[in-house]
Amino acid sequence: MPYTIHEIKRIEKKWQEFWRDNKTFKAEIFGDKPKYYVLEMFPYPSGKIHMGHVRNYTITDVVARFKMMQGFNVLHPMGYDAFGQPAENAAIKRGVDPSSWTYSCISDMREGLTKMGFSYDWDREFATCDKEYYKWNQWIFLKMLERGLAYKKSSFVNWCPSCDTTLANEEVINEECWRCKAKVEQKDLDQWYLKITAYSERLLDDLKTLDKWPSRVIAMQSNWIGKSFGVDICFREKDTNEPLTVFTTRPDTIFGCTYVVLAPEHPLVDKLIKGSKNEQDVRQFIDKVKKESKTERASAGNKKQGIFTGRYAINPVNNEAVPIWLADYVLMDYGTGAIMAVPAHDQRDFIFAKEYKLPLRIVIEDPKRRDLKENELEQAFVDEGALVNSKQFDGLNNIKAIEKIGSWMEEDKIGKVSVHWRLRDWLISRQRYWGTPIPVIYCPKCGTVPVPEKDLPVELPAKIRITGEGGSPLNYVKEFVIVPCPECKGEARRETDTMATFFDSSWYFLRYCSARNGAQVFDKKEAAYWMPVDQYIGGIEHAILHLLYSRFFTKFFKDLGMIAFDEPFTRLLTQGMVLKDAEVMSKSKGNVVDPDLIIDKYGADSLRLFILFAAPPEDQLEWNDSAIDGSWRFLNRVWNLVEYKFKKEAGFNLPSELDKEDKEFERIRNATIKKVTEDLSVGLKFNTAISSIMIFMNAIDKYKVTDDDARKQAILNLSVRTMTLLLAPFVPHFSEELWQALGGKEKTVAFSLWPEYNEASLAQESIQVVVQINGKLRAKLDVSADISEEKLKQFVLSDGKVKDFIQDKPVRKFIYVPGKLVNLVI
RNA sequence: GCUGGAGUGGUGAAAUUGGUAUACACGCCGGUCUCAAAAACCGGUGGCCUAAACAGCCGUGAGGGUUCGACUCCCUCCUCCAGCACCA
Repeated sequence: MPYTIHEIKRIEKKWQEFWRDNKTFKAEIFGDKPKYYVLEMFPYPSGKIHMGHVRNYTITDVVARFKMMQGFNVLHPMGYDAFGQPAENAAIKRGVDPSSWTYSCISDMREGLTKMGFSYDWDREFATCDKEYYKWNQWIFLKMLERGLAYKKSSFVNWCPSCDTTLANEEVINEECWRCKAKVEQKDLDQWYLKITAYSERLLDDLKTLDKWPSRVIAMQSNWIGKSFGVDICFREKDTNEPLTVFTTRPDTIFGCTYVVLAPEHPLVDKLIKGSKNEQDVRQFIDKVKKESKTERASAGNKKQGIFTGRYAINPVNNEAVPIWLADYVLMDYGTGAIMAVPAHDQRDFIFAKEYKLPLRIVIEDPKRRDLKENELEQAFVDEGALVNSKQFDGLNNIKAIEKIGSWMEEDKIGKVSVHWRLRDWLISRQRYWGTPIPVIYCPKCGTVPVPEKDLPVELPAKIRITGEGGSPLNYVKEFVIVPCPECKGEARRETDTMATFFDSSWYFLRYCSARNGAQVFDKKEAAYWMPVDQYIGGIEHAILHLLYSRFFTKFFKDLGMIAFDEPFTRLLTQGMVLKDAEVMSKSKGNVVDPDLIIDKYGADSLRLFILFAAPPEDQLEWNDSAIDGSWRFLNRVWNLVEYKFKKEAGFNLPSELDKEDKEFERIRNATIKKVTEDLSVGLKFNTAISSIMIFMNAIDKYKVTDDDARKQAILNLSVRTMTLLLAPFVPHFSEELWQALGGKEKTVAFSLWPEYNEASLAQESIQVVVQINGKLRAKLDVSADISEEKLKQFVLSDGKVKDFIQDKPVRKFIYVPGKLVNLVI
């Protein structure tokens, strides 16, 4: 049969149906095989799959199929992260029901995934908007509530005016909404939070155990959690003796403190200014700052605003009275909301002090400019140096002084060594319809009452009006809102906020282990067998959000005693973006390449091969319309090879006698197996694995077999079979078809054994030794592989070309790298 | 500013971790086949230098260093990408 797109389409369809009908990739617990759980980040079903999905899932599929062939019991599931705003926006725009819109998108996605030939266990498929799934979201929430890890509080929250809902800190990117890019505002609201900060220490510490995660993801999470060591220092207000605690990571500069600054929202402010002569001005200032959004406050950049409260604080180390100021550059939600200002050694304090003409005091000497005076400073001195003006600590190196002064303060009870975190609790309330209802009821008598477990799930009411205005649409569904209190049976109101969708995706990998279990969130035994995920693959955009939340949930489940491990994902690969014309593919830029059209022209296997071959998986991938022709051509050549050169009758047995050419050919076969196996095992280097198969292909092409030479034909056949097996994870439909043509014993190539190589066959009889003279390449000599160093030296020195270079100069050194090169130093 | 990463042919990228720089592919050039084109196949392809081969010289962002030998290690600098950012 000729290699045509028509033929390819027929083959791909045939095998997709075969895999589906035979449940080829159904995963079950087996005792006799090691397990391997490979997982991609499940998609948001917004329509058809795009190139980013194709890349992500192709990479994952190769790992899954490779592990299957290696004899692992592989779990490779797929599902949909199906709650979220696009469904609701579609409802507002087109009047469709979010549920039917979502399920119709899911069916499009499923079709796209099937066409790529991915090896999923479809029996475990679910969508997070299935009530069988979100029931367990509610169950988890109730468990957290029980343990005080879910709580409601009123505070300023990130508010997206365009999505008309709140956002978690992690969802705010550059002060913009991560989804719609609208400027985020601050709003004072009563909202549900998850106490992820209770896990700060473990989330940070356990990063150390994730040695198979990309270093940048570790760094990003570590920065995000943001642990700072320092000292809480207790100042006191001069007249009232009211304590005023500041946090600093630089206790070494305490003697340089010339004023103290509170955040305008600081709870002490009211007391401080009451009755003072500038009370009115200060109140005006606070109002002004409060009205500003975080964005405006930050966009001021270096320009800092502040006001003097009229009060003074006593610095406990020297009993000096320093003025207490308020300033917009001090944030209430970090540290203690109050700082000691050391303008000589902190650039922000320096700018502020210059602006408001506050005094400076140098307490660390610049080693290069010892005689520097305060009024000569052009910027804060922030480098290392010896302490001055610091009483008994004078002369001490400031880095060493950090610890010394900290413990001295602790002894004298004027400060306390402390740790502060950047991580905040996770705001999960969303004022939207298409999400998991938060399972609590507000009763005028009993207060906040959790929905009893037996009443779960709290179902989302169907067929409701969504306008996008006036807050959560659920507020207007009377049957949903007005309910009897579970405790006193009196009339009560149901919570109408839904959960952030990142809640749904924080534990879906556990649900796959027992996706059809109706009685439990997941089956402990199944989870113990499959988890943790051995290889997780997805986009870098989830480096903080999803991966941090999932780690938090996993630790929570461990604390519940449901699992025994601390981390959900052993190995993580973050695949690069797919670009076109040096830009990320996106609808708005109009540079998307539709996978469907490519499949239609080249077939799924060519697409898979191109995507894997064009770049390492972590790197960005530049789409190239003509490079995919190369993938097509390569498969075409393999196809023709089987069509014209392979002769089934000759079998696959390696003859006992091999001539020189045969041995070299066998060496390439074994070397290719070794290279592909290593590339797939160690670093997921698909591009170099494929290139080595191409080299192998070129060698097979050159290997001459005459029609009557059954011996050589068997050697060739063996190589063709090896190549088919090596190709199977990359181009599964194509390989299944070849495998049939080759008369493969097993039903499918997917569960055939991965080929093994013979170390002895890798040895070469003769090798090429490179001769360098003074490090420069001068000659290449063929010698037998087992030549002794002494013999080689004689051989090299007798070579005519080498002689010409050496002439009569003495050879000072003879360096020999066995099997590779010699270097003569003359 | 801090953190993480990257700079190699016309292009995507290799390089056994200190040992032949540019594998494999795309593109381009030439050829075979064809009335012609496409497809397919074969050959060439870092730069300079001679008509060409040989030989030679240069060449992995820049400059220095270590070494018999550096894309790889060290120092200084430049550029780009990503994340965080008034976090005290």
